[in-house]
Amino acid sequence: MVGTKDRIMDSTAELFRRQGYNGTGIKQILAAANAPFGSLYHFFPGGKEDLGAQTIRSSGQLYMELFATIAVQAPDVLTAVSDFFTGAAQTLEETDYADACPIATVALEVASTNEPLREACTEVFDAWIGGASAYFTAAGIAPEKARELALSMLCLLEGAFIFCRAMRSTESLHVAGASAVAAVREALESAA
Amino acid sequence: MVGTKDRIMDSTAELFRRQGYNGTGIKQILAAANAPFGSLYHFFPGGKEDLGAQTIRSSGQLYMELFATIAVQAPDVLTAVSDFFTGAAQTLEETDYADACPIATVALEVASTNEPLREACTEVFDAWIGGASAYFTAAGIAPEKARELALSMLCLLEGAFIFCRAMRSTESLHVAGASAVAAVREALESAA
DNA sequence: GTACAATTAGATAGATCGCTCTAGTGGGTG
DNA sequence: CACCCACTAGAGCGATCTATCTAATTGTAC
Repeated sequence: MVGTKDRIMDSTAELFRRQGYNGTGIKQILAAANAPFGSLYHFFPGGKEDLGAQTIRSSGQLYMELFATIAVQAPDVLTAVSDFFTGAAQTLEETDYADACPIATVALEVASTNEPLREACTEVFDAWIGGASAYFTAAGIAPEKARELALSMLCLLEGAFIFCRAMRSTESLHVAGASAVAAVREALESAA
Repeated sequence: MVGTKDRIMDSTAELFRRQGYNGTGIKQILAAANAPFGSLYHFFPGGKEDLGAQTIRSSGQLYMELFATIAVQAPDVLTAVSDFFTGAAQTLEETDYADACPIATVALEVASTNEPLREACTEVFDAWIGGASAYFTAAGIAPEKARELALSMLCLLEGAFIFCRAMRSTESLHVAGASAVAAVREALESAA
């Protein structure tokens, strides 16, 4: 059986990615998690902000692991990048354009208004950039170039999420994916 | 003298880009605009949503005009794209990482929760994509390729804004800008 | 000057927000 | 059995949210 704390965090993660931090109420989270009100402040003494910070870190890490899973299954780097964008597009369509990046909405909301949550987002993004950089470096790309490539790929992904969700179309995700694959291909050819 | 309605919309635009839609209260907007409470529902009978829709369209168009202004002043296409990213990075630093995209935060917030506002964002994004596509087409790039280029550039820009604001660094904007310039250069060379 | 519309002004309603509080339940341990 | 601790349960507080309401004021055309 899944513990109450996990149920709360799972519901929070799902609601945050769809409605953001300010758009999600505590009562809504608890109703979705089918959790008692008192449990929230038992598991998260710091209240909504505490819950938010833990959820950001948790779902951020989960999302990085999703990329790692896809990367392990793919035969090569180019396929991995392509599969990741394609998979994101498919998820978006299946969820009626709701489930894209788990923390982007929250990141923009809190960047100028809530320092602890902003720092949680920074940590997640740092891990993503570091993870992708290491992945490209392992494929034979120079560290500095690998970081630029990782940053570009993530920018393409996050930007595409915005357009896809707002415009209810996966076009930008497919175009951005193709663009990311092309950039990685060039870097690989230069390295060889 | 600037009319009350314009003052309200200006304040709304500034607050939306920093705190998003849900994070911005009507009283805060009116206080910032130094406008009386009654005026809001006089000029925006539909309330906050009405104000939000008009502000999204207005600030979205203003932002497109900003790109047009930079493009006109630049000697060539590559310089224009480069200047736009550099200018965005400079603005971000000058405003303590607050002023990036005028509607991205709102777009993510409302994409799955508020259909009228989502449609307003779609209109703005459509105009941006169309405008950038036309700009690249005028530079000699085939229409289909121009649209892909426009989409990639905008994804890079929007994605970079997320990382820059959350991480309080302009690194991603500079890397994304370089990536966008490289993509446009290749397209121009292929077209020639 | 008068009349009429546009705008300003703010009190207040009604709902919801995050959060605190006390009381109670249930299961494992001595 | 008694005890304790983790957890459940929900009433209710003060604050804040959007929106409505009436009334006063301002601007303008006749």
